[in-house]
Formats: sequence, C-alpha cells, structure tokens
Amino acid sequence: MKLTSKGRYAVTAMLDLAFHSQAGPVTLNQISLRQNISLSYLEQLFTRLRRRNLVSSTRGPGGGYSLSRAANRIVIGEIIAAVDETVETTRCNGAGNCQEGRRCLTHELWDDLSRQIYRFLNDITLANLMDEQLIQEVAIRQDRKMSERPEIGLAMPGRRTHPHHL
Amino acid sequence: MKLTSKGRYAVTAMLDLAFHSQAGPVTLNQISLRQNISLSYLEQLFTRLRRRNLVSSTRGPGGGYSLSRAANRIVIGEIIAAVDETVETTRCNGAGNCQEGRRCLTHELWDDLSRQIYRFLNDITLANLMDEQLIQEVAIRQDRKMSERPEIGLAMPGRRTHPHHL
DNA sequence: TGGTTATGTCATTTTAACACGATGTTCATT
DNA sequence: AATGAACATCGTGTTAAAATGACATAACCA
Repeated sequence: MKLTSKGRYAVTAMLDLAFHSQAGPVTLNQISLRQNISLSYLEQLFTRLRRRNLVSSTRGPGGGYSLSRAANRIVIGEIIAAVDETVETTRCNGAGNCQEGRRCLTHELWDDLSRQIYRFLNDITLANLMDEQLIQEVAIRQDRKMSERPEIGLAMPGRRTHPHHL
Repeated sequence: MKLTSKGRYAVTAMLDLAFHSQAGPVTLNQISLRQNISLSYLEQLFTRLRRRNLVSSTRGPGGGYSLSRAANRIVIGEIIAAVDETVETTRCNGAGNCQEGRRCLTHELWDDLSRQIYRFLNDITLANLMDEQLIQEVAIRQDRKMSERPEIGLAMPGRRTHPHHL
C-alpha cells in the first residue's frame, strides 16, 4: 500500500472525468487544462487506468476517455492501486519468505494495515465524492472558467502547453 | 497525507521498540538486526521521532531508545506524520489560493480524504497492533532467532554491519 | 580524572521515483 | 487525404528515499 501525490493526481483526474463524461468522451487535454496536470503525465496515468479497466478509450476525432462503469461502482482504492502498483520491492519480493521461509514482522504488520486502509478506501466511490458539497462548487467554478475562455475551449495551437507541478 | 515505505519502516521500528522496551532502552543496532533496516536509516527516522516526542534517547553504554509514553497512547498516524512531514509542496503552497484565490478541486478532495485516513490511523495505537495474533507470533520468532545467535547478541566487532534494503 | 567505548547526531553521497517534455505512430472520423 | 485523438517510447531535471561515513557526546572504568 502506497499513497502518494501520484494517487492524488489519478483520483482528481477520474473525478474530473466523472463530472464531464455524460456528453461523450472527454479528452485528456481538457482534463489537463481544468486540473492543471501535464498532458504527458495524464497519458501515463490513463494507460494504467485503462489496463485495470477503470476507463475505456475512443480513438480518433471526437474521441477521448470515458468511465468503464457507473461512477457509483468505481471505488477510490481501485484507482490508487492502479497507478501505484509498484513491483512490491520488499526484500521478500512479495513471496513472504524473508525470514527463514516465513513472513517478517513488516509483512504481517503492513499487510494488515494496508488491508484496513483499502477496506476504508474501497467504501468510497467516485459518486460519493461527486455528492460532496464543496467539491461540486469547485467543479462548477472550473467549468465556468473554461467556458469564459473560448480560445482554449476547442482549438489549441500545438499540444504541449503549460506549467504544472502538483 | 502521504504513505510510503518510509512510514512503514518507522511503524515497524516503533513496534519492535514497543515489544522490547520493558527491560530498559533498546539500541538501534538491535532493531536493525531484528527488522533488517539499515542502522543509518533508523538513525534518521529516530531523529524525527524524537523531535515529535514519540521516543526518548539514553546515551552511553547501556543506552538506547525507549517510548516516551505508554504504547496505548501512541497512535500510528502520529508516527507516519512524524517521518513523512513534507513541506506540503502542492502548487498552492498549502495556502489554497491556486485557482484565482480559491481552492482547487485537488485540495478539497484530498484534504477531505486525508482527514478521513488520519482519523482512521489515529484510532490505531501501537498497543492495538501488539495485541494482534499474527504479529505476536512473528515477534516471538524473531526474538528466538536472535538469542540463538549469541555472536550478535551483545558484542559486535565493528559497528556498521550488514546488508539492508527494505 | 582522563581515556576508551558505545552510542547518538550531523553532513554527504548515491540511487530511484516523480513529473514532464518531445517525438513519433496508430486508429477513426470527416 | 487530412485531421484529431489515443498510444508508445525515450530522454531529462528535480526531488525524495536510502545508504554511507565522519563527528560528537555521554557513561563507565582504571
């Protein structure tokens, strides 16, 4: 179990997608502009999200990403697990045979803790987050901001646009 | 809120300390041997733990570290916060003025999630973990293993001994 | 009381992950 | 065909993780 800013990016992007995917696929470029996450990084994240079947992609003009299931069937724990899947580089290599064929203290402890945290995160769905008052307000503000700037609404000059960092 | 292997190291070490601090101070060298965490890294972690008043140190021969409070008054969230205290490097610098003077979606979302995770982690104490069956078994096995090898029980040749990596 | 040893503390280096940029390719729509 | 988008790969600066080594200090003993 890991919980870093990478997971935060992923959850934020998924939430943005959930808010905007009623009217067809959403491009990563739009998400990039709204959430100030670099397009390159979003591409990496969505590759993993797609492999885990959390989103599905449509190529070509008018394409983009959409949720693979309803927002109330996508839990936060899944999103984080998708992007933070490290090769589990404990010295046991995940086999749990680090101390003479048995599991070490770290494993018992952290696995247990991880299980509890996941159980917690897996009780929260994207739909739950969408229902929260404060989040809704921000989302509306972000949409308004975008529509006020038609120059970035549809046609962009190049691709790689803007600044970043979390 | 962050949750990385650094936090795992810290919690593991604190748990080891809790198991062995009845008979006076515990040296980092002992913890290093039992948990296979590099001594140098433990030193770094314990510097932070000491600053947060989670452990207290005794110098000189026979010295080492001990818990500052009873194990049932030390919560996991505190341990993790102690070693993972980043400077909160969101682009808003923690001020929450990232989107035209207001808070961005990421903030509302993640702050809320962080609060919930901390609330969860702060309900688990070191004593809680010590009570768990599986963890106890491992701890006992580790002790047995140590006492079977008197050559590392007390007198070691040099200081910096052994391999490592998580 | 002064030296020796076991310990903690500090400074520095090495290593890997993060986040991003750039470029190119594939696929589907028009 | 031409465009717009996903997809793939390589490279890079920056930061944090992890490990190393040198230094300082407290306790014990002669």
